Amino acid sequence: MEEYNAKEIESKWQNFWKEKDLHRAERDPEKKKYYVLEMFPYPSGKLHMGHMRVYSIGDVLARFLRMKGFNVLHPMGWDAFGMPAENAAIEHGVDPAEWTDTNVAIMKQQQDALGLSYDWKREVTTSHPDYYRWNQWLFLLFYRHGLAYKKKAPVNWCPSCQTVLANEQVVDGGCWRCGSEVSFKELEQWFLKITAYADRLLEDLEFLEGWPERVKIMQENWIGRSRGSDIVFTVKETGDELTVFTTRPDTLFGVTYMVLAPEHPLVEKLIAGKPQEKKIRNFIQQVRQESEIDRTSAETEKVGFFTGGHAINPANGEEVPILVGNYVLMSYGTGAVMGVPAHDQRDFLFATEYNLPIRVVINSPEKDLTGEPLQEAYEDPGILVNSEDFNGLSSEDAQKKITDWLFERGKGSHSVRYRLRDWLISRQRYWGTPIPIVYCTDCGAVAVPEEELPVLLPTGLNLTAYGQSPLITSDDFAYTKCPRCGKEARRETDTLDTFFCSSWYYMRYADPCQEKAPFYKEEVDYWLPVDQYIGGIEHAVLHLLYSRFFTKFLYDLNMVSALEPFQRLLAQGMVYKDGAKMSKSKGNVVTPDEIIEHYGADTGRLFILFAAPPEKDLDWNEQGVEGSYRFLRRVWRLFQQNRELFKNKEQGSERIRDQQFSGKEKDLLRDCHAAIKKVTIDIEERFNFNTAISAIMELVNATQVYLNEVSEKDRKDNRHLICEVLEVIVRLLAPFAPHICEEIWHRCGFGDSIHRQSWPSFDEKLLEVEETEIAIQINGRVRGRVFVPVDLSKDELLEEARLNEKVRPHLEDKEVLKVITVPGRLINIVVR
RNA sequence: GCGGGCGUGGCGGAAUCGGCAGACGCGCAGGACUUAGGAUCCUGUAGGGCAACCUGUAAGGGUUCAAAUCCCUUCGCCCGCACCA
Repeated sequence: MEEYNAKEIESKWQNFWKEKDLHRAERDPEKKKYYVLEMFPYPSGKLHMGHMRVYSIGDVLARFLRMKGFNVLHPMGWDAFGMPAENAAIEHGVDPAEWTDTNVAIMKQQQDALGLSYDWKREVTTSHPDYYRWNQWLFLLFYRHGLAYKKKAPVNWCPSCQTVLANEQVVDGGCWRCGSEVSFKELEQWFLKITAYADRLLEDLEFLEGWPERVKIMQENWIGRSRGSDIVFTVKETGDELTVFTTRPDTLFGVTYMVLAPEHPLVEKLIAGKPQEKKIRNFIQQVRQESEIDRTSAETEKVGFFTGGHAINPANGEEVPILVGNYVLMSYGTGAVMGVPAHDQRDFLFATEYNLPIRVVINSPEKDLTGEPLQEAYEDPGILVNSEDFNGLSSEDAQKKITDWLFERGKGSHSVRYRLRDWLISRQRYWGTPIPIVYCTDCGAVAVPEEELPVLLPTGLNLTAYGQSPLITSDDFAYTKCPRCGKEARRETDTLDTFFCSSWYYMRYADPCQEKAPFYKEEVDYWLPVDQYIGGIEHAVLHLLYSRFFTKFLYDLNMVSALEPFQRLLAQGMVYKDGAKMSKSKGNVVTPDEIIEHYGADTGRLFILFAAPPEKDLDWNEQGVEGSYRFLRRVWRLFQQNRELFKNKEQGSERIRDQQFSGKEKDLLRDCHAAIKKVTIDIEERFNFNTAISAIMELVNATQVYLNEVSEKDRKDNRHLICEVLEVIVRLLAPFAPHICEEIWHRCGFGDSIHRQSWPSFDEKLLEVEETEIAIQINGRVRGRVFVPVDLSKDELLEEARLNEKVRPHLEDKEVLKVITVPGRLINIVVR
């Protein structure tokens, strides 16, 4: 018998699919579409197990849905701008474009070797001018709508990457890419006004039913909306207004001091000429030098200094001291807070430390707080006291009434604040999209006209310059004419954050070759939203938030009808080995290449899907891979041994479902339909590929057992049934192990491609059984089992139970109190 | 501190709506075939006990005829947020 030769089979069918252009997706309004997308990779040149996992998941879905009759879009492309290419250029003098394209070619070949069913005609590479020109076009669209702007601000600076980072890209105080500690720099930078969409980004999360809860919560936390009031105090000494944001306006009468952020503009004015001026300046200097992580850590000791100034409380006219403190952040709220030590634990500790007065203004309904000194702040809502006209109100009522009262006097308003900051999108790097802006001494910042796009990234630069954009060194690039007045002008030399590229690439797939626009609406409206998106959890508040923002912006401009880009999201788990993340330093790396070489792509795919459900972490286990390989060889032999049954048989030619079977044949047909049902539901509804595969294994086992048990004659007589079951097996397995199934399909004498066959359907009627095993419980413990007809009544079942010899001793001399039956499963007899 | 998730054999994992815990696979043990086996096939495999039976889903308690599943307490691990006013 011919052995299973994965290598030979796999390359053979990969070529076949390519020749037949089998995975091509065309817009067809008559057909129901399904868009399956895996996050596109950075072309590092090396495919790792994480890639293999995410692509295997996507490919199973794509192949399954095609068999289900959907018009499936399953594209792939390259997030090709970014630092590694530039670093390779700096270190080895290679051209970043060439380096990138070479890597793309290598990775594409590796993906093809996995048998992934991509429509390569829709391939997108973000570093190519035909893509990034539309980045520039979109940037200008944001710019024209006032959503892209430049401002000087303290920004996150990664000393190792030598560029600025957006807030989302700072993780635990370090750079998301390299982990280096991030510092602050005061720089003029480009921002996208994502905060203008904060409310919608937050509120529309509720529509994302197919998203994991934790990702939604992460975005919710990141946006960090809080409702409260802005309250205007007056600085006694200067007459300046000092606005604070608070979520507890009901505690306004309890304010005993104010604290400003060290960067607050009023600080300078207040301390000028005061004896403590020098001391405070030193303090501010010191705070500014601290890294963000130290600065915002809850463990950092709270330090404050009296500025010498006082603020007048608009509610009661009281004067309270104004301090400057290290724990107040200029970037949140107004950079100033009111101190209410009686009702905020942090303020309480601070006030105790600095001997500031503590005044109770909210009384607990349970316990009077106005007598004894407080041991800790009372933060819960309560009833107002010491608050003049507002005494007796509940916290909730007071919040509204006090703010309304302030509003009438021009001293406050209801307000909403966000933790979310605008997205910093400029980068001081070469390998990215040039920002299409020109600076003219007369006209200022001028947008490059649309017809002049793309602003091409210059080539042949000597990439050694650090700390500023290498584009500055290119005179040809940097010096230009003003598009408006024609005078000498300079180009913007920063490039766009690569997250800009990935915020809309899924729309470009819908219309990848379009030269007149990023995409045409009818194309993008047919395919979007992405029905199933698959990728790593690390993008929970990066790529996934930015993409939602882009989609909403383009929706507002009527460029796309989808309100949300990704209908369902699957965050796949990581691949571990020996309990640790695969890494070179640990020496526990297994590459897809090795697995393909040794076992074949089908084995690798099957194992990676079988070893764990997709959203859980997976432990790579060589023996587990062996098991998957063994299974495929068993399937191979099953078909080889029964090949002659398919002679002169056309697929599906015999209508075996109308035939009556009994005994073993009936059981086999039932097992077959049960497997179809389970595999279908597991893929379609539960995304539990591991249990889907185990169901296929069970069917293979049952078929083998049947074939072993029956005679040669029975086998011949039931040829059509056996063929039907075998056909079902190969169809069910096809999305998981596409090559071996294609080979088997053709060896059985069928034409076309297994992947163009329809997914088998199941017949509920065939799943019915006449007899089933029922567990007999006495007081909830299983004491025996009986085979009984399924339609047995409760009384008959009880009678069966009484007759059962294993059960009988447990019923002797007992009074039956209650009998519960679960049809088809069990009977529970409660006795005393 | 706040929020979310998880904890099941030697291992990966099943148990989908509160209804027979351990599907499927790995590993292990025994057997068959074989010159050979790291191929293949068959049998067994939660723990204890000769058995009847008992125990068992992180620990403890509760609800229920019935709990891995629901509720409470505790422990452990993972993730997110965290001086956000």
